Amino acid sequence: MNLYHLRYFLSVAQTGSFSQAAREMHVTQPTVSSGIAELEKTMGVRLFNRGGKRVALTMEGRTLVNYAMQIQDLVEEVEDHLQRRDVLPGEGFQFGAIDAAVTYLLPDILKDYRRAYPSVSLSAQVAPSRYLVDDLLMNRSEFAVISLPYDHPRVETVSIYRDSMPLVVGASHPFAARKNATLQEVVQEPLILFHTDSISRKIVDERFAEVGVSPGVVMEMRSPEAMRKLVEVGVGISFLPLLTVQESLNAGALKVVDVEGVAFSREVGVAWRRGRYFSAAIRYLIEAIFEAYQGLEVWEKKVGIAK
Amino acid sequence: MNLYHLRYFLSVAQTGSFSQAAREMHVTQPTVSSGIAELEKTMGVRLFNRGGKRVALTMEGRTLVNYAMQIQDLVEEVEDHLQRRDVLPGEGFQFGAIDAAVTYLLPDILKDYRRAYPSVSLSAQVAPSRYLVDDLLMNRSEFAVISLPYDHPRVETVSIYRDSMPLVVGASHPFAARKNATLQEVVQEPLILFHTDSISRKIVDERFAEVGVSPGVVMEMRSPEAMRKLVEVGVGISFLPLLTVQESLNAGALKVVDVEGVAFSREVGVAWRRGRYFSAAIRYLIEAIFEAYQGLEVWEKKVGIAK
DNA sequence: TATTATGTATAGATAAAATCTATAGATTGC
DNA sequence: GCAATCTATAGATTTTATCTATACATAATA
Repeated sequence: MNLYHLRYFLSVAQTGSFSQAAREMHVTQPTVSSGIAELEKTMGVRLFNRGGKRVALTMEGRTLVNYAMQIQDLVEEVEDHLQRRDVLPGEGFQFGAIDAAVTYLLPDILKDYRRAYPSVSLSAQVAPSRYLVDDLLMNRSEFAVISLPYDHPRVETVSIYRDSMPLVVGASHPFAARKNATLQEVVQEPLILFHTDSISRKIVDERFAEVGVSPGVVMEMRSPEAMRKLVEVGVGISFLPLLTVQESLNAGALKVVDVEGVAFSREVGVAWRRGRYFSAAIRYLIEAIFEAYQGLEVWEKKVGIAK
Repeated sequence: MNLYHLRYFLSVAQTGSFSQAAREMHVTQPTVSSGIAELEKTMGVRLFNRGGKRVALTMEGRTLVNYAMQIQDLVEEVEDHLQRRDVLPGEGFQFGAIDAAVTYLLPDILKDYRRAYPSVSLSAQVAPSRYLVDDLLMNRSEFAVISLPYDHPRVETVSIYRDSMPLVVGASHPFAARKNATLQEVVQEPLILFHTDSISRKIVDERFAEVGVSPGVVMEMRSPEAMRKLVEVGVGISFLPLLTVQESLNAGALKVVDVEGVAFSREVGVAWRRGRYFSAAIRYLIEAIFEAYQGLEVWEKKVGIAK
């Protein structure tokens, strides 16, 4: 069965004539004849009674008309749908984001997005960057907002936001009253650090190694929010992204202490599997992120305006 | 767009692999590749993100899955339907029948038919044979039960019933008391005859011409039932099919009078356009008619057991 | 009843497409 | 890094669809 043949068939059914259908379909009459013949052969039934000036549908023909029209409608509908890049209601996609991004960087953007694509259901996977990149590589998510730098041959990244990562202490901590501290002093304190597989932790570790110090008591965590809470109640001190602690600083629950020779910062960026194709609805979200922060030009250069 | 390509597409979507889909579809992997490529080209969107061990649907791909499944379902359904020669609910066909047939010959058969094909809607066109044959020739009805003989190069007929057409008179008519009458006597009476375009009338006229008599006062009608009524009330006398008058004879409202040298009878038969193809549901009805009366063997010879 | 106009079917040639084989290029997993 | 497994591509081959030309059938017309 062939969609063109179905079209010929419907035209014959409507006009009652092979010749006229051929004219309508802009093919020759034998083409229509053989198309119908082929349908009749594969179905094993006669679809028209020939003879006379007009052909007449058999009962089987009428049955086929019924289905053929439905099939045609679906075909037209899906072509229309896809060519407009409309999104089917309920359709959606998945992206990844680190905690700080989904909590502080994306909310307004996502709110706007709902207005642009109300029928798209978004699924945000919140996890540390490393896992998000796994999802990217496995094609389980479309893109991810992660900590940078992240070096992988099959992952492209574009920075959208630079975030400092100062030393923060609880309001009641001895350091809280001071303007600054030395790194040697800091490593004496119980330190709450990101888990070793995190990018932020790598940044810290590298600096420690450079300077030749190593922290004493350490708690390792993956959740910056949990770490913030622990610092607030005085369990330890930590280098935390400004995004994460801004509210606590404003509220006075945390204090920033300068550390000599240390200016940690991490970048947040958008990452995707190299060569990935982005549907319009997804591309829209990504570009909204770049527009809200930075990186639109770099993105456009990497992905290409078209495509 | 091609139905095979859609099938490949669905298989890829399900298995997440071009190669595996190719194995499932019993084609080579490049076939699947080019099928998907062709779909993507005509739709103007990417359907899968390649790379990695598995391919992943894009949003547009997911949209297409949705439609493709519906289309596949319809295609399978219609093929199944037609190959079983099932009848779509509400589907039906039209046939023609003369008054006497639909009133006296067919009721029981139609009743049985409803049981065999409960979802088929029948539409019986009741009219004189001549008009029914027009419908046959115009492919407006599938077959017709008409008066015979009917000679037309493109119409086939098979007799199912031989019906005598005696002279009937009202109970109060002078002839009613007599056993018989001569044709000369008959033509003196006011005669109610079928309309000149009817077959039954032709039979009567031919005999009259042979014998060299011609009727006097004549009323012409197309409805045997109306004629029966008129004869009963004594407007005139008539040659009417036994089928039509049987009940009135039993009730004593009419009497049969033998006419010397005259033994009118007409045959009733099934007629159809030569070469016509009969759907199973229609064939069933026709054959039920032949089985109930006669003509099955002749029919089978003319149409062929198969087909 | 021939004649003309209009239909559908069919045969053979041609064009278009789908598919296959062979192979290149990429990626994953060991 | 190497082997295994994937998708893409080029070119040959087969299949299918379409076209031209024409035969054959039917319906309307003279």
